[in-house]
Amino acid sequence: MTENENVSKNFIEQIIDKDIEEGHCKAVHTRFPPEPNGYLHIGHAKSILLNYGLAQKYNGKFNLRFDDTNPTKEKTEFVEAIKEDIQWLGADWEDRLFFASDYFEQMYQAAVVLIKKGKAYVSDLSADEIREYRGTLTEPGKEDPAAGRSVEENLTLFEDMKNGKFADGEKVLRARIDMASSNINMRDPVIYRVAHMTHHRTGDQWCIYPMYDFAHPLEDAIEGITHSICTLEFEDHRPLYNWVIDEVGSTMIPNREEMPPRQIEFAKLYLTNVVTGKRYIKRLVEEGIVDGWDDPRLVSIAALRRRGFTPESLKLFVELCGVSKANSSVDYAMLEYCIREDLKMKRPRMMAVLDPVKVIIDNYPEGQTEYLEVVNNLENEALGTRKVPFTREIYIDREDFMEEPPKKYFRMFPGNEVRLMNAYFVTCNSFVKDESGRVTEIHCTYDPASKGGNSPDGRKVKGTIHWVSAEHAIPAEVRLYENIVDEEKGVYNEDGSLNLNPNSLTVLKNCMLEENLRGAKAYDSFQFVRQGFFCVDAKDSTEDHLVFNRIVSLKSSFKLPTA
RNA sequence: UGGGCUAUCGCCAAGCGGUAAGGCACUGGAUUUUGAUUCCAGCAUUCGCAGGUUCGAAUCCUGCUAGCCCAGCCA
Repeated sequence: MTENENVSKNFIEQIIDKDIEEGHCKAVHTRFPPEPNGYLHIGHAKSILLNYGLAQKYNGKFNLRFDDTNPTKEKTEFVEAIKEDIQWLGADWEDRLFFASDYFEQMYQAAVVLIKKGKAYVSDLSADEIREYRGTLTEPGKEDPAAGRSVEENLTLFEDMKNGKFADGEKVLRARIDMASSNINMRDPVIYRVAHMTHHRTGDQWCIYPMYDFAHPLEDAIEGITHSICTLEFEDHRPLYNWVIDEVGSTMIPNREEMPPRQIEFAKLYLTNVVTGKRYIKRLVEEGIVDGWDDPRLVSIAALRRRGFTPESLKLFVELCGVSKANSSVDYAMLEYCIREDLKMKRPRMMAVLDPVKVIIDNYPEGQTEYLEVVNNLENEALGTRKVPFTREIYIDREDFMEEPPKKYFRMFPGNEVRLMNAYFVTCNSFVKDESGRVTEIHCTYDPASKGGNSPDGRKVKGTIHWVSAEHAIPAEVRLYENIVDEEKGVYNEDGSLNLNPNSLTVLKNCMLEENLRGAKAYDSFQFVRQGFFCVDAKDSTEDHLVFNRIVSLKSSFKLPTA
């Protein structure tokens, strides 16, 4: 805890410090409790890393617990996907993988205890009636006609519920708290409902299921969670959480030494220019606008992984964002910064031409190939060197040549000398255009004395451009991404649909890569010099047809005057 | 308009009565075989607003204002 003394603690850490100081808590124990009803996204990453990070910082424990109390929404498919994402993020639950459904019997017993204490009753009201009886934000609720049932009758009825004697919706178990509470959550909340539904883990063993508000505090109590961290919308549920803990939580673990779990709420992470709403994403998938929940333009954990983000970059991001109770939306540029920051020293810097135009070096011997020794990462020697073939015919990027350059353009143009990175100085002499005026061929001469990229006479050139040998280059597809929506232009149309950025995906099919990229495997990532960081697409790339995703471009202060 | 929460730079975010940390973004300028990186410099006389307490307030008090959440047998 001494490594980051200059970094101030967030409010949760301050609460934990206090709990420790005051002797309420000896060992920190956190958990991440997803419901397996969908895929995890970057917001979950914040929660996972927060909970796991806290456990690490305080030398405590971290549990993964699936909050699977509603079989109508949950699937095993999601529990597997979620586990994979959490593992990938590096949050280690060790041997503490739990399911709320493992505690159904204990929860049932807790409900029985509640009934015996006169703190719960079986209600005959329909869902609609319960809503009516609940009152409104400004008016108190009315007593449930069944609120006065005897303990014996409640016990029998609840058992009947459990034994399948009632249809869905026919009966519920309600906690008896206060129908006049200003907090609607305390107006005799439903804590058990009937659902004749096959649960993905317990099958048909149960036909009654506990509600979140009843189940969650019990789950935390059973597992010995000390700090139960959730998001802001649960603030109003905290009194109920504490009520459950007070009434029956201690019965879960009678000899428990730790303090009862404390619920702490923090603000969700929102990112600018991204789409996170399940409904919207579902539609994008259905309409084929994105190619699944892991489309690299999305921010599900799977999508970020496929795009080429690393766990380290997301961890950095979450740390930089901080934790507070203020609703906020973090600039996407911060995420971009984090992935560049993580990759810049770790990845080799390769040459790749995305929009090739041929350059012929007229005074270079035909048929000759020189293998030039190239440093993989000038800032990290540990990454070693590689050999890059140089030949008379090469490709450069189309935007690195201009027939009539504007001021301050110092790439290739007629009469200008530039450096081919790691190779030679070349001077452009002429070029060829087709009928449409498109440049098809550029002719240069090279200075043999400048091998390696420096001239012995000390001559300087302003421009350095990347290239690949035409003979040795390997073709590839490269996909460039932009944000799928633009907040400046408005995320939603008048009809409520998404105002999509038409340029969110650009597919480049004729890219030429240096041959050292051959054999790159799924998720391998590289810097393509002067362009950005790119990652082998795990879904579509094959040995014969390499497909790269641009993770993020390099920053650039160069802007071509708008034509 | 019942209850709960939040308001500090374009975006995050410290600050906890002693006179506004840091990061991202942005703007210079130096170095550079990536117009990248790195480096150096700049970037809130002011903390949602208005009063008050105090020698002293972003921090305490009062009153406003704005935003978010809550009336699932979802989590």
